[in-house]
Amino acid sequence: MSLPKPGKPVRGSKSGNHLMALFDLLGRSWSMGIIWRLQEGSCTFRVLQDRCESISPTTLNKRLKELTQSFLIERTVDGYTLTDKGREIFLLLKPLESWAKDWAKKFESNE
Amino acid sequence: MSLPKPGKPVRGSKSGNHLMALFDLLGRSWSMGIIWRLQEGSCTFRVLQDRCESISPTTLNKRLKELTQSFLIERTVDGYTLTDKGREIFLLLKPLESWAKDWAKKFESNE
DNA sequence: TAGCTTTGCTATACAAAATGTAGCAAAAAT
DNA sequence: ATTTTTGCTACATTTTGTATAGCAAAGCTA
Repeated sequence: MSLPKPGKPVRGSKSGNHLMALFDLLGRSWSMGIIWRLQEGSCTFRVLQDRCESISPTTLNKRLKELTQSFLIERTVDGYTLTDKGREIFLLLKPLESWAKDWAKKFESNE
Repeated sequence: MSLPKPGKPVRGSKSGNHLMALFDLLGRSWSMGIIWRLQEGSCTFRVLQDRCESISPTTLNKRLKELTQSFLIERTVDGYTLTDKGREIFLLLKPLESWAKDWAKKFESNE
């Protein structure tokens, strides 16, 4: 893979729109969840599968390949790890955590 | 909708994990792209469809409903707008833009 | 070292999500 | 009043994700 979905343009992007390519990558099922869980520490396929609770091995495998080819994670002798780039995105995603907590109130109250 | 995917737990979340609910919502096709484009300014369905270039009306409609029920966007007399919450997420997503630009280098060079 | 377990997947069949296209009813423009 | 635009919906197809079974390779275990 050169950029996610090479050849035909990435969902929602003219050629050269890297942000949309990123949205496309992160916008696949479990992408962000996997990054989040890998931040807890490098681990094997099975352990990652357990951390993700309900992911199917088929999807996990596919996502891992994509994220690896996108330089966000890499395989080592003892499993999968976030790369520097991967950790960078994690840090960008992190603020969503507390935001989400606050957002949840909207669903409870009539704020 | 109370939280995205009510009833059965959201993809990758135990009950009460709002971050995973958010990942699930943003992780659907076009979710982030729509937020991004709405930040350019409120607009009608058709204009939004044009801004997104290749989105199908079916998907756009579905996403708009979900994002509305999730308090990120709202309908006004003259179309769709980001809510305060929506603008907040946009601001959290914004840093991804320059990150993506840098990330793109990985695909060009042998860095 | 023979057998059992665990791991990292793949194969297959199925379900759910997204797409593309057509078109229709309501509102707006002419 | 007629045409055009808008905001969808219906429907058929394709793509994506799921669930389950299982297999080959590596790692214990006796």
